[in-house]
Amino acid sequence: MTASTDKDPGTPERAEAWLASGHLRPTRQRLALARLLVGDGRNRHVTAESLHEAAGLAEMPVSLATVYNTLRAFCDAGLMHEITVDGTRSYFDTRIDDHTHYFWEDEGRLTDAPNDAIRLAAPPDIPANATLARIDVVIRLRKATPEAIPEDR
Amino acid sequence: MTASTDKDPGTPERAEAWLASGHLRPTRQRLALARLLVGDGRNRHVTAESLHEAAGLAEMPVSLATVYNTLRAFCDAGLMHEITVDGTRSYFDTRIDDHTHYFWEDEGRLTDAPNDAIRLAAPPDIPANATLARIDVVIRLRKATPEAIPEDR
DNA sequence: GTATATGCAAACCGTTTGCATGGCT
DNA sequence: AGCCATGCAAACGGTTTGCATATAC
Repeated sequence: MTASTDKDPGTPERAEAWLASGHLRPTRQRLALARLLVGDGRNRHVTAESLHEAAGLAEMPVSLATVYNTLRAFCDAGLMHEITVDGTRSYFDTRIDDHTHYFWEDEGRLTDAPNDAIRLAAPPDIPANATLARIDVVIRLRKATPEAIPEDR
Repeated sequence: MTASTDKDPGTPERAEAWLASGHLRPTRQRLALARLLVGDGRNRHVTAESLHEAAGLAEMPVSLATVYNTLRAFCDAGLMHEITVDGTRSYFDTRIDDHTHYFWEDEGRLTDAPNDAIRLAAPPDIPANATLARIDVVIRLRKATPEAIPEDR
């Protein structure tokens, strides 16, 4: 697709500003991960594992434990959101406004859905003495191909 | 709250019919769990742990492994749905039509939302060569009480 | 100089599985 | 009789944590 693959881990400036906006110290590892996440200004949906691998491929290796700790720090700082769709892994999203997701069950991939995918009737019937924290909408998709099933996992 | 607690594990008839509709052998353990789940005709949202504990309290103890295996069997038979909302646990729902859930973040409790809580614009923009498997809508709630926070867990 | 981040390995916890026993049809 | 369910304990996999070292401020 659009460049920013392989050799381009994104501009450091954006990553630095991003960290600063979360009041997080710009350590080498955090900068590396931040560049991979927001360096090109686009949104990412990663798992700890996928980000760890991406860091290695970009020749900025970061230990898996640090990836976990850092993703948690980013979430605590309000820079990312954790999304639970799979039960076996957590996904982390750089886009922090409420929006709908597609979850591709065959590949375990999470992507953004178009903005108008779902319309809410209204902030609905929030029970008394409760506050709305978030609304998670996940549209689960399966490959429609009659043949072409890769494995049966 | 409403009766059907403690001593009333629900009518066996409903449980038997329920198992039969899933073509599952009515073993003692399955019947016990089925009575706890659908015995009174109402919907339940359980975790493996909570169902295991409920079986013990109802003096129909079932091993935890069997609770897991049985819940999976119920899901495979189409009698229940698994819902992922927490990442750390799976919830199992006896109501199998698409519907919206409240998730009470403070207590880790899952309940049904009123039917009109969310309105879909339409089965939206399903990408080509994909089929809709399910739409999960979870309204995450937090206790609004300024005081009254039980623990800080 | 002090507080905090990192990395490794071990702990953790919900869930799954292997295998021997027991029950359903 | 034969197949399948049960239960225990051990394995599993993603995530967290303790602790020693290194880094930012």
